Amino acid sequence: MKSFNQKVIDIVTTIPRGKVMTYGQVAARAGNARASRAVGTIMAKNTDISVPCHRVVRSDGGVGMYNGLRGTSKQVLLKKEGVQFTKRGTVALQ
DNA sequence: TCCGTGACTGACG
DNA sequence: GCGTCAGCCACGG
Repeated sequence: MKSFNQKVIDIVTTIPRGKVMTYGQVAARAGNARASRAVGTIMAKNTDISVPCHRVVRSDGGVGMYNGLRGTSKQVLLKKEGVQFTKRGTVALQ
C-alpha cells in the first residue's frame, strides 16, 4: 500500500502537459478530499524534480506558492504548456 | 504518542 | 472583494 505521500506524487506526475489540478482534486484522488493541506505540505517537503508540482494550483485558480516563490515563474511555465489563464491572472480550471 | 508546521479551503464579517 | 478564523490532514522530531 502506497503512503498518502506516494499517491500524491504519483497523481501529480500523471497530470498531462497543459492541464492542471487543484490541491483539493489531488487530495481527493489520493483518498482524502480534505487533505489538501497535507498535499501542500508534502509538495513543499518533496524535492523530486520529476514531479510537475507547478501543475497543482489552488481551488480558486491562484497559483499559490512554488518552492518558496510566489506565482510568477510557475504561472509562466504553465502558460508555456498551454494552460488557459483568465485576464485576472488565475488559472482557468477545467 | 503528542506537538508544531504548512505550497490549502471554505465560511464570516 | 478582502482580511481573518478555524478546521483539516500528513509528516518529522
